[in-house]
Amino acid sequence: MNFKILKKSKISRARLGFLETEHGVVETPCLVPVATQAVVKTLDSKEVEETKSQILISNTFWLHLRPGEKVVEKAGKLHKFMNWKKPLMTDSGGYQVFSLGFGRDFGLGSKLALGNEIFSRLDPSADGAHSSRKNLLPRAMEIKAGAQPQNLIINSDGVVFRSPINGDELFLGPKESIKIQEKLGADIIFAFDECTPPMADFDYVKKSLEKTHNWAKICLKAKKTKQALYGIVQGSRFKDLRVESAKFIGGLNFDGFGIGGEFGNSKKEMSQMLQWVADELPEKKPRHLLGVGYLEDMEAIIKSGVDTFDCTVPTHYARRGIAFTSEGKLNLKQTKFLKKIEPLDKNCVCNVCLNYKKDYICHLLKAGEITGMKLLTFHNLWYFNTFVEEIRNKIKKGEI
RNA sequence: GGGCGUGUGGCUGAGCAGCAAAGGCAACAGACUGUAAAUCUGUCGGGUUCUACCCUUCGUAGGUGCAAGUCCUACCGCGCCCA
Repeated sequence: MNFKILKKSKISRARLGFLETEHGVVETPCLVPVATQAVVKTLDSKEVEETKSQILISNTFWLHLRPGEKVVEKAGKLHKFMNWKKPLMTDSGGYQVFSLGFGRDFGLGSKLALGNEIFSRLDPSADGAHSSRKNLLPRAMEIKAGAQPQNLIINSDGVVFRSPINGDELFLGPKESIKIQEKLGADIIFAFDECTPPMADFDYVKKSLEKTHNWAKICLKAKKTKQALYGIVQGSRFKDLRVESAKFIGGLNFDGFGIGGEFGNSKKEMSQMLQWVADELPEKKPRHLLGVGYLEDMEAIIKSGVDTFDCTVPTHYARRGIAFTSEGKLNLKQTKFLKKIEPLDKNCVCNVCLNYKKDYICHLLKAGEITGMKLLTFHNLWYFNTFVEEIRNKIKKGEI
């Protein structure tokens, strides 16, 4: 892999670049749509390409469980297996340490949202529910050093998971993750890390960081292929730890860097934290922000020096009936859309907007027809990709 | 004409003496950021001083009873069977 920076903004940390891989070039900054199980749910690879997507990210943990990396390897690795000709990333499984661990214990599922929002959602009185569980307040939920999630064991070597599919015990550590990712064969792979939960306190995160840093070294050593390997910076919302992590990970011989975990209580804090990290990372190597990418966040994260970022929002929300448009988010399941004979977004020129109207999409969604989700997935990806494309243009013109 | 059965909130469908009435659907609202999924949560007869109180509801009209969607009588509607 080769990363070139074509232009550095004079008014922010934004950079315009391209990421060259065996499977083609990615113009950055760039959104990386999520294809956890080697598929962008509801779309086939050709359709994904038509949404202007340049690169996808799949998941080590889930592909290891099903169908297993051997199957993928035999098929000719991920690209051939899923018939995707452009670049690919695989995430290491570090996120599942959170989502299947403390995330699950705290009923967060995969929600690694901004801290305050989580806390207010966790307080049952906040959403009008009966208050018998009112004693479950944020402070009681702080995760202290030494704490373990209910369903997995995190130790210095790695993590003992339980398969959500069949309950099998399975161990994933840095070596295991790299081995699997080598067999999957993505262009860019990630070091195995612990994604710390938002309610983890300073001491917990500090201890976790020791593991993540140690694992990073093991991953570098373990990798035998010429796949690009990104190290992951953690440190949660704590400046000292973020800086420490960025210095440590940034000092290792990685091809690029992921930035993961939690990013504070507000959008402003997120930008702030990204800047702590960006300032410590080697300038010439690419940075990937893991899991963040609401439309309203994009400009800020790009201005903080992020080159690529993945996010489930466009695809996940699509399956919940939400379309992103220049008029904001629309919930196409609302009955009122049965009366709207107009495209999702009158300014959009994607295939869906050129050929379908809101009334039909609303009908499909209400009828539980998968094509409704598919049409929204296509549109949302196109919309997000176009949105980032415009940001690239702004960088070109020196506006950002 | 006779016999049996049945009528519950927008729909469906529990309840068979102490309920504004389970469940489901629909409707309405909200959430979702390295995907535990095509998910979850809340509201859902009306009104107020809304973690509480008041009013009106279970085909219609009477009756028994402290209390009736729940028991009794009549009527009306629907269903099946017999003439």
